[in-house]
Amino acid sequence: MARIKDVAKEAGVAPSTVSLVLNHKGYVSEATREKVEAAVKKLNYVPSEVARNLSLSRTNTIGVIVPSVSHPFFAELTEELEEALFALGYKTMICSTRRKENAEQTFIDMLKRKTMDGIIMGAHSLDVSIYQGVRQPIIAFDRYINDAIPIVHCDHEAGGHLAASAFLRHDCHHIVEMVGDQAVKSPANRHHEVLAEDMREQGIPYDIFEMKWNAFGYRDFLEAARVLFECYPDVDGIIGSDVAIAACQYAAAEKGRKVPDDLRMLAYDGTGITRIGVQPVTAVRQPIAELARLAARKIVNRVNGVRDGLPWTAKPVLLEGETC
Amino acid sequence: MARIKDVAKEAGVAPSTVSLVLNHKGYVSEATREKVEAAVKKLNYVPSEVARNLSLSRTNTIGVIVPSVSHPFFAELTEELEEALFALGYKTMICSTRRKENAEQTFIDMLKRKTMDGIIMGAHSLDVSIYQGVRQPIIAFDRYINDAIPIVHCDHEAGGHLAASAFLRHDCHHIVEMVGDQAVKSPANRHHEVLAEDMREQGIPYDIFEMKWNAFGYRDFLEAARVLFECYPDVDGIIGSDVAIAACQYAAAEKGRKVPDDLRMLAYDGTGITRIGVQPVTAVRQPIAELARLAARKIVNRVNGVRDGLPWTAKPVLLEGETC
DNA sequence: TTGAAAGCGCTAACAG
DNA sequence: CTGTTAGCGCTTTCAA
Repeated sequence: MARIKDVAKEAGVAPSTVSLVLNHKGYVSEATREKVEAAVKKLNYVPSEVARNLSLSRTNTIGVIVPSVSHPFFAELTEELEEALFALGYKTMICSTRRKENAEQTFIDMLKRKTMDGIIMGAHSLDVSIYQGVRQPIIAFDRYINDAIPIVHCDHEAGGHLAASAFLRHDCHHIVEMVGDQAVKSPANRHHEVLAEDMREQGIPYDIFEMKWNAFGYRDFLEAARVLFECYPDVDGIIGSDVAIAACQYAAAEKGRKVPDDLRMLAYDGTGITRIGVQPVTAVRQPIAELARLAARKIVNRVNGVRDGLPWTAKPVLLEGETC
Repeated sequence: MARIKDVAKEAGVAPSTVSLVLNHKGYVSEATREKVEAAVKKLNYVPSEVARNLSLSRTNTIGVIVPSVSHPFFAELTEELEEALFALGYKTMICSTRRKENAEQTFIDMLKRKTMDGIIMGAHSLDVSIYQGVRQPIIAFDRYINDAIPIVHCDHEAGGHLAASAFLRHDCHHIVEMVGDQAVKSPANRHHEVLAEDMREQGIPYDIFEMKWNAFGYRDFLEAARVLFECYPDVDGIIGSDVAIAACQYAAAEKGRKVPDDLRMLAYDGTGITRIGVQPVTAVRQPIAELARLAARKIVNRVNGVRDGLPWTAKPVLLEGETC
């Protein structure tokens, strides 16, 4: 494999000159530039990224940590982050944590080892001590980790009001919300509070149905949905994540409940899966792409020591469907 | 940031000794080991992965190229690959190509720059010349790229028979298959042939409905599904990818077609989305996890110059649902 | 069992 | 405008 030194020899110049040409830096005469380019072509030279990284002490790589890549929400998020980072000249390293032991730990260690220039954290680590001694920037996605780590997130206050308004267009008498483990600190929790308040103001009963930690597979929700219908036989409005609502649709059909006449449902997230069913789901859609672009630009700016005035949040929208 | 030299100084030994301790190599006396470990702890030393990579000329990173991370099939694939690679001590770099210009090119270039030790290629590049001069191993996933690149793939022959057998359990009179662009060379095309043959043998009319290249979003399929029902009013059996079938379910409902009595549907892939609808879809499931593990082990073996006797294919299974 | 020294391949400061 | 030189931080012979 040709190295920069070989190219230099071939072109009859110094390695540093080759470096200048390759990186379009400084002033190089047209003549030498051409000699170098010819040599590069002749030797089929491709610079080593690793050597470059060592020299510059930066890798142009950002780590993206999510609980699960295949979960619809995180799949979309990962895709958008990767695209946004790519557009900024960065590579994306991924790590899914749900089915691994100590994956956050391992990944943060990699960060410390300077494998990556920074991290976007979309998983909900419970142990906060692992962040000790990390010098590279970290940005959280819709997760509170500690006071030092800023969060990019949907405006869940608006999300809560949006959800409330969707229900209030109809004549609902009992709303139940399926929520994840409340021990996970996230700005998302705000939308429950807002929805609860809005319902209280209207005098509409509102209940919370809490899931166990890390239970967010379809099976978990289906089981929960069945229990939900037992616990609250008179429920006529359900809100939950996309997957939760998908499960509720199934459980409702089992129960013979008619949606939307007899029972209204609202998904919170609004990923693709709410669009593709036989009965598209009305949803509060998080602006995933926009948030991803924000997170990407912010982490890159931090890596480069640039302060930006970019917002930390973006507004959700109501996606009309046939369930509410 | 402490370097190995600082640790050496602190421990009163040479850098090379520290290296030995850190990598559990060679013989080091218990006494020095302890001194070194103490120094590491005291200085909060974390070795630089980049320097290590340069020295060893390997990055322990594998690139995964897919058309789209958020597409259900590739989302599952990406997740399984990442997990399998992680288990083998490798990091995963991702690149989605669908919404980018020349993304394959760019990514293969990164491979040449030794950013990654190898690549698992799940996208269907049309231009084959970009692979010129790549020295690192590449393994394709269900895609024919060129004769030098081996392919890990589902046993689509078995898949075709499985699909046929599913239809043959019932009394179908006209099967239509929705397929992607046939210009993309993939082992997957085999299942169409097999299904077609099996149908011909039984004297059952069978038609192909071909999609445009890179049209595999839900909207594309929905549009196509509507056209399909116009073109083949008497169709009573449809097979296609998971997303295609989801679209067909919707279009069928629009048409007032009753599934499964009046119309049978079979999804080919069997990802999570076939499980979560109100009417779970009968599907030929590709063994994605198993294939991912195979691909991961194979690429890692190749990186290490190890020949293995692992199979290149795995068998699909029939996933029962309510549509066929 | 440990240390000295020579890389790995590139960049950047500084002369000239 | 170009070359010299000194790193970036770790690994690995090869001696001792």
